[in-house]
Amino acid sequence: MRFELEVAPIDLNLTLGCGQTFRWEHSPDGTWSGVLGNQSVCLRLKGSRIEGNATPGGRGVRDSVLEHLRADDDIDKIQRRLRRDTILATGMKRMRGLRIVKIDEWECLVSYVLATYANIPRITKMVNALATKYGSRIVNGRYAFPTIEQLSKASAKDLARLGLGYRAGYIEEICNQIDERTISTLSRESHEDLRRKLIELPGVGSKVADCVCLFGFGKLESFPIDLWIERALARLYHQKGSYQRLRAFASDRFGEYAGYAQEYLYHNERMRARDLGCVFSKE
DNA sequence: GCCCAGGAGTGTG
DNA sequence: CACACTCATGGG
Repeated sequence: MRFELEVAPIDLNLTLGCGQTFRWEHSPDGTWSGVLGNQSVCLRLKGSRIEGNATPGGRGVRDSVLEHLRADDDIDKIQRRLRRDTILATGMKRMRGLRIVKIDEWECLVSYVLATYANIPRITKMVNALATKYGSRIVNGRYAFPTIEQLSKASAKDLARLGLGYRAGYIEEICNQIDERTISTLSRESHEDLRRKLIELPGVGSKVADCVCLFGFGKLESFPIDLWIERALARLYHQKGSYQRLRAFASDRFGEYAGYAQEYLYHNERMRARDLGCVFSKE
């Protein structure tokens, strides 16, 4: 099933390629293929439009993609707000096509529990391993991310064997503690309540909770602080200290769109490390 | 072999 | 509050 979308500005490489979501793969011809819900989807940029291709019989794929890419976000408005920060203002424009992704809440929670102390290639591998082993088959080699019920059938030992390491126990325990109703209840909570309740789950600390708030529940004011953000805040803003302190700084400085600020800083810091140029001013 | 990774949990000062 | 240590493993 083919479809076309207008999601300008959008940069699929920036948005899908660098560690927000772990289920998209990039082909040399510029195509991105991944799984949304129980559909296999391919996306390609054609001018300012997105050309899409999904597994047949798919209803609502178009809407799934629009939601996943947060097509309704007003990027200009967001950038106008963040431009008030002179440090962000410079490099931000080049990243107009970078979007926060909206991931399924459950998939996001599991993915970021797996993400603790692992690098992106490995996280991708773990998430795909879960899908392949416990998810429903969609089409040749593509599997939906397992539902809570499906993943509940896995023992910690099974999961450890899949290469999850010490994270296996967290996943098992989370499966025991929550179900689909928990997710829908959580999705009605305010940002702070949601964050607090997520942190009660095993394997979920401040950082994972903030990622799940941002990418899973669409709370754009969340500001996850990983090692890269910590470096960026130290280098560009001379801010150091506890997670709580840095979080307060970001909330105060970036406000309701702190999540977008975080992505801009994150990508910039990583690009800098790879010596692909310094986008933001140095000092 | 070495170092690092979108950290969390637990214990101690 | 701040540290220090452990956890398990693949990727560069």
